[in-house]
Amino acid sequence: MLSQSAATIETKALFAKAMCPPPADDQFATVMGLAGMVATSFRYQKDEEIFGEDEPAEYVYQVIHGAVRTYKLLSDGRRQIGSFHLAGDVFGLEYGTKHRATAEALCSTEVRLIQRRSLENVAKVDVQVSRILWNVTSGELRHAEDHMLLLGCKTAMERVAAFLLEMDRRLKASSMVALPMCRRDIGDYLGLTLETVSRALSQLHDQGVLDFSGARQIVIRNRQRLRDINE
Amino acid sequence: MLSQSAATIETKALFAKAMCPPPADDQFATVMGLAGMVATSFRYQKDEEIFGEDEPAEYVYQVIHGAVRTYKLLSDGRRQIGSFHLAGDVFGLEYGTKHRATAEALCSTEVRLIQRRSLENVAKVDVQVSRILWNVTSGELRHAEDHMLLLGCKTAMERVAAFLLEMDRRLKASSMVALPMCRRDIGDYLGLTLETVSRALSQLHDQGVLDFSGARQIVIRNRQRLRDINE
DNA sequence: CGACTTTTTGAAACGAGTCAAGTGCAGTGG
DNA sequence: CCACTGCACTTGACTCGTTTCAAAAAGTCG
Repeated sequence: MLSQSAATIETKALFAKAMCPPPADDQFATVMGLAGMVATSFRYQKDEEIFGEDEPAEYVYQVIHGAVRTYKLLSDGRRQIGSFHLAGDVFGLEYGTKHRATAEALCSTEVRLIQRRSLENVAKVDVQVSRILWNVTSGELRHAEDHMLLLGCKTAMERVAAFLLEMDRRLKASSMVALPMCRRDIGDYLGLTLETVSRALSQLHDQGVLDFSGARQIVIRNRQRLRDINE
Repeated sequence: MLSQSAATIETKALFAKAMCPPPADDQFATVMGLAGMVATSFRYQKDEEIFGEDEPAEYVYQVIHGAVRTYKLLSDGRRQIGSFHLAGDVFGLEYGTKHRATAEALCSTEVRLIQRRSLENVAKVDVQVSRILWNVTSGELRHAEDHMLLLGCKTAMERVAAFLLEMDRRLKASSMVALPMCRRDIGDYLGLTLETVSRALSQLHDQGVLDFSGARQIVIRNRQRLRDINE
């Protein structure tokens, strides 16, 4: 990764800044504003690795557009996707020196990135920045705790309902949920096989809870029913 | 909770300070040293609630002796224990204003506690304290991510092996692991039923991997075998 | 269109859950 | 000191939800 020339990266960074103003509540933007740090941007194609587990954590990332999965593997290939990161989300922030998961682009994805070192240096003297780092990690922990409850307790149908509600909340453009990930990714996120995910979605479709326009374009017809299933 | 008189609490705090000097790498002690904050201590009996989910997070806690479980519930009573907190562990630290889990004593337990507000006030001006809060939350996140891998991917036997190795690492006094929690707690931590936990332990016993002196006193005879099972 | 990947669907197998009974251990009181 | 009681734990038999394996259908892209 990061094999492009510095000039290319700089150019892309400028372009990105001009075209993609960050949202108002964007913590990363706050950090950069406070610190006067220079962020650059980078593009990854589908399934390209952004960083690997146990690699030195040199950068902190934010999704500009596209989507990212972060996961851990067992030695025999079983995979647990810990999170999906969508536009605006920060990922790859570590307190320690190494990444504790692998990150890959789900589709063509552009990320903003800043050096961990520069962020650290600012955080050493600026309490506000330091607090923001804590807040980012705290948000990840909240998600992880909710997800443990799902993985440890919920049935297949409850997991799929929870997933749909999460995606609906996080990427609702109009009434359509456009999933950037395949059934296998959903399965590895929910602790299920891709077949079980597919069967649950089919069942919800049969019950009229949702409609498909292609396998990844979903319209939720009965949000309350999903909430009920999810408990 | 916290229904004892202020005088009682103060007394107990002093006693605790005299009797229980914190370990050298104790982050909580570091915070208190830096901030000049007054900590007090409190005792809970077996199964007593320390704080409840969604309650205002007024205090941050540290186990002096004993053990604590923190968990989330579904509406029908299914329970996911997120962590066990043993002597020295900090728990109940929130970035937001509410506790996101319930905490209960596993056995007779003494905790040190300090006001969240006073910690916040110090963290607002002291970058070192702010960093420590981030580090504590980051440690919880690391554990949660490892646990998601367990809950999403591992077999019953692998989960139990992982649990034994975790407890061996965290509370090894000599060669004996003295579990403070019952089979149901272990099950709710590992996303299994208590019967499945019991069966896995019996199987490990039959294979000579471990010995019992009573159900909760376990001697690990073949640590490497457990590591192999855990992958 | 044709080749490929992704998704759906079916049937059979399996691991963990459920239900129920039996065992063991700690604490209590005769 | 020992039966009695109440839990915690173990074990067995059966059930069930999910996985596995396989094949067909749908969708994607050069």
